[in-house]
Amino acid sequence: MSDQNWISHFSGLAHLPPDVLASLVTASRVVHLPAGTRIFGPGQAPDAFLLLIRGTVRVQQVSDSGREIVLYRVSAGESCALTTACLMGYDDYLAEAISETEVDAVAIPRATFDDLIARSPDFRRFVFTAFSRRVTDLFRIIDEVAFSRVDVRLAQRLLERANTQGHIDLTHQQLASELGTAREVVSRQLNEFQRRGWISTSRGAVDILNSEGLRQLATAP
Amino acid sequence: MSDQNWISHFSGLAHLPPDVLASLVTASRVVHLPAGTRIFGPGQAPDAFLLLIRGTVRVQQVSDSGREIVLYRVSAGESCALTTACLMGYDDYLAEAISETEVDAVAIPRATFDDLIARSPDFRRFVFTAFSRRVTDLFRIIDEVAFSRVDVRLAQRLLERANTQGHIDLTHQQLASELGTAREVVSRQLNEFQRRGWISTSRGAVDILNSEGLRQLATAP
DNA sequence: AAGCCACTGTGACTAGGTCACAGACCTGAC
DNA sequence: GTCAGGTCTGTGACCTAGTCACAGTGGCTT
Repeated sequence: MSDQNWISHFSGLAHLPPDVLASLVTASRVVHLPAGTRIFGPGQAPDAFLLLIRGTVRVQQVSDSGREIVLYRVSAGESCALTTACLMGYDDYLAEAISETEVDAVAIPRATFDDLIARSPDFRRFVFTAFSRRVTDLFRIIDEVAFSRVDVRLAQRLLERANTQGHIDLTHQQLASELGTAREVVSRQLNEFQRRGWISTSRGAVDILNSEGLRQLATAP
Repeated sequence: MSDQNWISHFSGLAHLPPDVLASLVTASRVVHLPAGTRIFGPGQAPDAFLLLIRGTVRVQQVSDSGREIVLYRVSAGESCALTTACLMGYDDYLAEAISETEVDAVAIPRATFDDLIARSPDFRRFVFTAFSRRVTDLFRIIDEVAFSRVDVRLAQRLLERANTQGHIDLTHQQLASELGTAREVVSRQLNEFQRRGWISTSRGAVDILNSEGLRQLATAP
């Protein structure tokens, strides 16, 4: 298969001993997923540990009332460690993972994963690091949702998700999902930002005109 | 030492092979902490994996503005897996752990922990299960903070933290910290509950008079 | 008894979430 | 082209939650 060299995408795996690498490469297979695939969710458990080679995956939570909040994104070179562990270890939870782009990933079967954890300190470090990064993300989200203002968080997200031209291809509803708030709230805040000359809006998109204004709000005390 | 038999407190460790058990017992030591000890926090990293034999530990997050939110509690028979892993793997975060009672714990040095992870599938399962339970807790908290009403969450907490007599020894401020909200909000909600005849309040304490009323609110859609 | 301090109550105001609905824009069918 | 439907956005009214300021109140110490 053309992706035999996927190991090179993962800096954390670069120095594994040859036998460990061999197990990894022979036991795992590369999977391709189109954009918008639901990789797992309440009720669907993956049976393998996933490493992303290409694309990004969004992990989000959906409330009973239909409101959503984005928890974090997994990008190329990272692993879905957290969610895999959840499913390995314990009961049901509410998060779901959706590919945002076309995705290539390496699926390591559970048995191989377990074997590698046992054999390789480096692989363990790789997994635990991925874990703790996600946990840090979750701590940060709790902090933001519980204690931060929406305008500040929205400004942060706009800066975060803008491309190099300051363009953001998201609807108000999608921005609201990023923050776990309501669409109307985002609309009103964007109007305010626009009034201040920081952005311009169009159907399904936002353009940043004055990133300095946003940045100042985003880093406000 | 009198606590040599601490292994019996951890059902997940009951069936470890003798050699693994031996490593555990010889390398780790039992520590005693008074109530109110700050076990770790921003800036203080423990260097060992902790298992609780007796007492409870509260893990909470403190915002810049001084507001707090309780993330979860670790009780006897459980491990501080999550927080340990955070500290092992990755950068700084904001949570802190405080003993709520006098606490006895087993401290497993990092090297021993690493060795056990490598040698024992059962120990791995124990650790991963503890991990995923905490992650599930965090997911639940995000869901509650982002999407649930305060009155519902307060009713849940009151039921959760009441003793068998329906008595709760917490100030309004402490209840607010449990939920990540403000003291005034709790005071007002408690007044409302009292008006409905569900509780009575006194300085530093709440008594449940009608748990059915609370329960109905707590499980509301 | 006086004084202190932690705890609680309350009003006024701001921010954020909900609901209902109107209008604008986009696409595909005809 | 234009018509119909769906999606996206704007807005007012209203409710819940968080903030601020300050006034009581209970309990403990000296």
